[in-house]
Amino acid sequence: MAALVIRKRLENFLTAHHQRRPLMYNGKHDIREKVADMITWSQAKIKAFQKALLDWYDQEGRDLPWRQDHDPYHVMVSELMLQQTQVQTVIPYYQRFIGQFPTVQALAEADEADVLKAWEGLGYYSRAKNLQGAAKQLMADYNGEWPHTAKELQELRGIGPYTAGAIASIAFNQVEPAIDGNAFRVFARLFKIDADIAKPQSREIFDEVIRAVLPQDRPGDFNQAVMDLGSTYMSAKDPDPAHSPVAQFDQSYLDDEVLAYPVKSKKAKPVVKRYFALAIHSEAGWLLEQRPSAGLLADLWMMPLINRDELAETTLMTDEIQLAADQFAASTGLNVAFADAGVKMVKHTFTHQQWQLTILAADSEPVALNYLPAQWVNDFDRVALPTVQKKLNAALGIQ
DNA sequence: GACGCGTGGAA
DNA sequence: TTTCCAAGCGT
Repeated sequence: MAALVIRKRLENFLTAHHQRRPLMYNGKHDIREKVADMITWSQAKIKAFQKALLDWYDQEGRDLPWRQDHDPYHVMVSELMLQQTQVQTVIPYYQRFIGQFPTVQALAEADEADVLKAWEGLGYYSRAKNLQGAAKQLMADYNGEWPHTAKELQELRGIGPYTAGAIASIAFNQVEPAIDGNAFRVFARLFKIDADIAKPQSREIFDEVIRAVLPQDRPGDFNQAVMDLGSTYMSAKDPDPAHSPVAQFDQSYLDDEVLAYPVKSKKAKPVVKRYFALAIHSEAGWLLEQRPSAGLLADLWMMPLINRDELAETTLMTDEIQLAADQFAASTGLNVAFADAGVKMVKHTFTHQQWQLTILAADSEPVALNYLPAQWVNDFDRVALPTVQKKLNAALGIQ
C-alpha cells in the first residue's frame, strides 16, 4: 500500500511521457527504470520525513521580513526579488520596496522609472518591469482580486513555474511544489537523482518526486522548509548533512556521496568586450544615455559606449580615439575632442559578458541633446544606474 | 531547448 | 584572481 501510491503516480507520469517519445536519461537508461529506482519510500517513511522537516522548520526556520504574514503581494515581491538572488542581498531592497509601493494598486500606478530606481543595484532589471506588469494585470484582469491556483498565477508577468508554486502554496495553501535551486539540490541528494538540473527537461522528474512527498496540510511551510534546508545543512558548497534534520532520509549522505549531487552542466565563460566609455562633461553635468528598452541593462542610464572591436583596424591609440570620436559625432551630431582620461581601465563581469572599459574624457558646451534618450546629469540619484556606471563614476572621482 | 539577463559573496 | 553560486523567467 505504501509504495503503491507513489508507483501509481510514477506510472501515470512515465506513461504520459513515454507516449510523447522515449525519454532517455543520461543517454543510457530508460527514464522509467531510473525514476522507479529513485522512490522507494513507504507511506510511513514519507510521513516521518514530513514531520522531521516541518518540526525542524517550526523550531529553526528563518525569521525573514516577508514571512511576517502570507499576504500574496508580499510573497510575490519577495519571490521576484529572490529569483537568482541571495536572501541577504534582497532584505534591504524588500523593506524599501514595500515601504515605497505598499500595495498592488500602488505598484500598478507607479512610474516605471521609480520602480526601476528602486531596483537599482539588484540586477536582472527586467524583473522590476515584470513585477509591475504583474501588478497591472492583477488590477486590470482580476480587479485586484488574486487568483489562487498556480496555473492562473503563472499567467502573470514574471511568474514562472517556480514562483507560481511558491505563491500558490505559501499565500493560498495550494498543494504545489516550488522547485528552485534549493529544491533541485535537496531532492537530488535525498534520492540520488543524477538528472542534469541545468536541463529544463529534468524539472519534470523533480516535480513528480516532490509531489509524492508534499504534505496536503502544510505545502507552503514544506516548500519554505526545503529552501531553508537547502541554504543550511544541505547547501551547495559547505553542507553539513550529518546534522541535517533529515539526515537519515538523505541517501547521498548515507552513501557518503553528498557533493556528487546535484548534477549540473557548466555554462560558458563570459565573452570579453572592449569599449570606450565617453565621459563628457559640461556646465550642465555629465552626458548620460538611456540604454535600449530591451537587452542588457535595459532602460538604465549610462555614459555612451563605443565598441572598440567594431572600429577599423589601427595600431595607434590616437587614431583609434579619433575613429571613436568620428563615430560618436556621426550618430549624435556632437563634435568634441576626446583624450584618454588617464584613469585605470574599468572592468565589469556579467553572467555572460566581461566589459573592459577605457575612459575617454571630453569637455563640451551644454548643448541641447537632440538624439535618442540622453540628458546632462548632475544629480545621479535621479536616474537608475547600473553598477558598471557606478564603477565609472568612482574611477572619475564623481561623488 | 538554448540562450540572454546582474550582482555580490564565498572559497 | 578565478570560479561558482543564489528563492528563474522570457524568448
